[in-house]
Amino acid sequence: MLGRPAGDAAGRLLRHRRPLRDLPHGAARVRRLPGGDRARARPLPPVPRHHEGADGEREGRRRPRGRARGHQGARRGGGAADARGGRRHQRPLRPPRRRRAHPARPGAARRPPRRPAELRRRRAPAGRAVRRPRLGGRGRPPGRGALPPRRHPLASRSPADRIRPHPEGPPVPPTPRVRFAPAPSGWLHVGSVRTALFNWLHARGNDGVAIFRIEDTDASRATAASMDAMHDAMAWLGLDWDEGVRAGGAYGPYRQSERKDLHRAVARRLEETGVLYRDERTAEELEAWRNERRAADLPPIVKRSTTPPPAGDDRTATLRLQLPDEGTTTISDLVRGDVTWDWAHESDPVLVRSNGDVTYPLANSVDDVAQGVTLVCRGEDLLSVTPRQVFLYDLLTRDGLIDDALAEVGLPAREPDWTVPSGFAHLSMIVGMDRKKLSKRHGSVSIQEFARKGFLPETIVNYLALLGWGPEDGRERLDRDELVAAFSFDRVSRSAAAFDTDKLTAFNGERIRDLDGTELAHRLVPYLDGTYPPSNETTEDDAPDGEGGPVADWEPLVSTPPTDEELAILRGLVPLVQERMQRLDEVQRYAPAFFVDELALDQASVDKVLGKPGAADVLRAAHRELADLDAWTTEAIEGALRPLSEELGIGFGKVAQPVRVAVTGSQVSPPLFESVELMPRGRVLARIEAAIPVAEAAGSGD
RNA sequence: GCUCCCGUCGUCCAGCGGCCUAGGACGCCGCCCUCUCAAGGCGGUAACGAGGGUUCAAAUCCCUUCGGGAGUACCA
Repeated sequence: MLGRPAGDAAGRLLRHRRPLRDLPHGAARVRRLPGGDRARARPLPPVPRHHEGADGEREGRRRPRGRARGHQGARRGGGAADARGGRRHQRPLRPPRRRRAHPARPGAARRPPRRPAELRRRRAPAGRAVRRPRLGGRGRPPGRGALPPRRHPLASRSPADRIRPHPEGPPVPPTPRVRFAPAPSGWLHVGSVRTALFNWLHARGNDGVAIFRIEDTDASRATAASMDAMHDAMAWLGLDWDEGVRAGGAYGPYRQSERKDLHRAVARRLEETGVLYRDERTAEELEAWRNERRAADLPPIVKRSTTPPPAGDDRTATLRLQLPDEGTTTISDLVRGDVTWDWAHESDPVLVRSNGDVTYPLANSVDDVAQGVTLVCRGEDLLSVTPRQVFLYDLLTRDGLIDDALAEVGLPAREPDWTVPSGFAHLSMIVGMDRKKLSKRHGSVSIQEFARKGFLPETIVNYLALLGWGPEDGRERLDRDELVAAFSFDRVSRSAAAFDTDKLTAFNGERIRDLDGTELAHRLVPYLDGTYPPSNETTEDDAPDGEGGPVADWEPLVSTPPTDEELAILRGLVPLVQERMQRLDEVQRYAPAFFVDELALDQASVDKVLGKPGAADVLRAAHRELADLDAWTTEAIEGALRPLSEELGIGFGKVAQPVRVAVTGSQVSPPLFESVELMPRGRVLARIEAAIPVAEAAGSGD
């Protein structure tokens, strides 16, 4: 704990007081000036086709009114914190502003004006600290002691450079730019998809730009296949990206491995400014050193002061970034509030490996700054890496270092109103129902797997949005547009969320029921034509239908593409199955009877139903009645079968079940009369006829 | 170990000092409907981790404690 004294009452009151020189480092307090630069209404990138969205002008947003959840009340944080809160409250309302709408944006015209979520946090009564107060005293000039000698990040420019008033009114903040930056080492799983989704929602809901960057610093791990799979998954989910490997964009390249020149140029410039130092120890030596330190009860924190000075020029060495030795840094996290670290506990990160490659901390920060990212939304596992990134942001933008580097390597220049990422949102982890890390058992397979299992992309998006977030009005079923309109980081939960396949499945069932019949028919085709064959590797956890059973010799039921005749049958089948399906792949259980001639009877059903006394009589009677029918309609069929109950002196259930097994092959099926109607009469009669000896055999067996 | 994060029904979300004998959803249980299975309708079950404090009043604020998670790499 940061200097937490023994918890006596007196100590409590003073607990967070620190000497002024320990105040947060300047780099961490980079923060958009009130009413920063005006965003320019640039045309946004090309439109993906799958959103024939409402085109139209969008209204500008109002100034944020809320204060950050992490805001510290005056009672603890001292005057500086209070001043900051006050500033937020005093921001002027901005008049509506016209700008070009993103044509691809769904619901653009309908959405009410919103304030940018970077600046929006849970509202709190004035004067009350909503979150546990952290170290106070923010907002004063940067401390000394740490090197290099530094100025305030904005000090080298005149205020006029930073605040450019709108000719017709108050300034507006820059366009939000968010990025989803996965490593391409595998396929997308639900955790990364949720991160992507939240980024996307924030961009779409705030007139922002969504960037999809591949973070393949270690290029060997990026396969074309996995990159393709990720893009396909995004397309399937309906998350379109304005800039990225596939979408293109003005600030590429969007594969990190293609930006190596930039990273190296930046590293060289950083080295020239003296903020980097050589560490000649090998990984083994470092490991040994750490063990020593631990043994001596000293923290294994790498600092320049504890690093042996470079011996020879020829030795290979890593380049580390010298972080401050003391003081603290605080970031404002949109979901976590203010988080403070003590520099004394932060190891100097390696920015350049001994082989000359740059590391993630450098590449990530450089690209975020170079691409004008305004909000970094990512997994909680990256929270602890934030201080050094924030520190780097300052260095990168000081005296135009990054701009010079970009120019040097011929990459697109940054926009004049770009500063550095000013907001963070660290999303909690998604865990399994057992609170353990998500694994295959929990359904944490690739997102494509969910498609195969019959989940609708809309369901995934809806459910994932609700994992760790909920709209103010408590709605649970929201479509993409509604999510965009309602989403904001200030309602994102801080605690880990468990992935509940049951709830996802229930959501999916509801959505299936909502689908238009023709639409559903088309969506079912992939489960019938062999695109998504039935799965038989069902685990205990995620196999809702225990009776489905493995399907070894499954064969496609329709051709690719389906014939008109097949489509007609499917279209007729849809109303019968729509309200009893939770997942699209369940159609595979119902469909065979309607598509094949040779029907294999389910043995359990035969035993249980056809084996009952009188079953054969029922079948004979049913055959007789159906054969005599004039019209082959549901009503006629019902009129033929229902009276059998009275004729034979048994309940109708006893009549229906044998016929059901004979005609559909199973004791579980869509409604009987409708099912019979959907099949040709000849086939129905033949099946009943064929079942009679089976029933006789089963009935005499015991 | 150290640093940081988190802690309301089994699960997700609500709750922002009195509207909380804690609300909604999924699950589960029961009933209704019913030709099977579903769907649908109705009802029920079930939580503020613990202990102190502040307050007329605490799930909400403070402290401690316990529990969980992440990080602690020349991975990202």
